[in-house]
Amino acid sequence: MPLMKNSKTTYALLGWLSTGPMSGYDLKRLTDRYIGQFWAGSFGQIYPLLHDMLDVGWVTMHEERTGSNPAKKVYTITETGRREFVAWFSTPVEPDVARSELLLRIFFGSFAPPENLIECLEGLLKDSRAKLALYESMREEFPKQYAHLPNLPYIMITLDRGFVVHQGFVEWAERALKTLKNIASNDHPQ
Amino acid sequence: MPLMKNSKTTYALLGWLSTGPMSGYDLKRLTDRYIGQFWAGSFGQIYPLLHDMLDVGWVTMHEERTGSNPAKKVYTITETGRREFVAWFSTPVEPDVARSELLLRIFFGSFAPPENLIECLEGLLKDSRAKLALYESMREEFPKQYAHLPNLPYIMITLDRGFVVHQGFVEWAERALKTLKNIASNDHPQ
DNA sequence: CGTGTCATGTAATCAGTTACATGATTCA
DNA sequence: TGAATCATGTAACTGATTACATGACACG
Repeated sequence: MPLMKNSKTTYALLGWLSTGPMSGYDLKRLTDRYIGQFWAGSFGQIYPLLHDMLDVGWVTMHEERTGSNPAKKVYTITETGRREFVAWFSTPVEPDVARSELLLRIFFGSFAPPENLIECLEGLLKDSRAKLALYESMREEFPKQYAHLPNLPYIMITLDRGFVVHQGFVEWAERALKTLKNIASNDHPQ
Repeated sequence: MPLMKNSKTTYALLGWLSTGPMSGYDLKRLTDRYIGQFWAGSFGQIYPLLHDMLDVGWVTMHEERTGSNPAKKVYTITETGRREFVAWFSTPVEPDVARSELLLRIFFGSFAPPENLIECLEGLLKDSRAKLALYESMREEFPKQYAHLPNLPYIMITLDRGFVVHQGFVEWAERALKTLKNIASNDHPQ
């Protein structure tokens, strides 16, 4: 029996397929839309992974010809696939590896004009504030809009994470900007 | 003139070399120790990058034979290197791409026993609490210990980021655990 | 005498993105 | 008519990690 590649994106796909059969195109759309904030998946990754999962027996496939071309290929999770998916939850989690060009710049910030960092930070702060507002409104709307979903509590936890992440960023960026603006005004007195 | 590879790690190296000449080994040690929380650099990446930077004229190199073998290769940043480094600060920042296996599991958490997620979260919460305490103590100690450093304010901003990140994680994880434990107790009444 | 640190490097591998190719359908 | 969306796929590339090879020196 062939082995699966070591990509966690496999489990994102199995997760979606646990909710019902769908195509690679559908999987890409759902991934971008609902888990894009913490998980990415390109077509160049999804299509080959689906082929591998088929080889390994975690999914089955049937074509749906709706007159259009190419035929839509609909994937269905198998019992083996379900078992593999559930087994994943009891393996060790990979801790999030954060790579931050912003922090890299700030750490070595004394070698460049502070204005550059201020501009960077203000841009990101604006974005983060917008996302914070978005998460806030989703936290309010989702319980009403998706009250029927049995997995709503799980979705709410991931939304709450987005909220806290951006809240923390905004809080920090405001403090950082204060420091940097102070440095900048001392660099150019008057 | 040959072109440099498109790796931001180059700028981490230029940053360190802006503080004085040093070897690839030194660069690796400093990177791991002081910016490892937000930037990684392996030997397999650092040594080739140093060769490229030499080809391109951003650094010069001289060997230091201290009797030991292999000879220590000490790299010095050039004027061109300094200019390139400073220019980097006025290019657009790449936003941090977060990939979180933890959030992926939680999003699809309804398909697995909640106990698995609880165990995961409790482990990560413990780690994060420890790091939070570490950042708290560094925030207190650094201003005393490194008062003479001209770039102390910049370092403090990066420390503050570590503090806020883990503070946010702890806050969120505690709320998430409450929800999950609630689900778990409803799954197995009595 | 063996483990750990200092010190440099290369080759293989890997996950993932980007760019490209194809072509039907839908809608302004 | 031409852009946007639906739909599948492959090849090339890239940034990065891992594993390996080599060897001296210091410390207990």
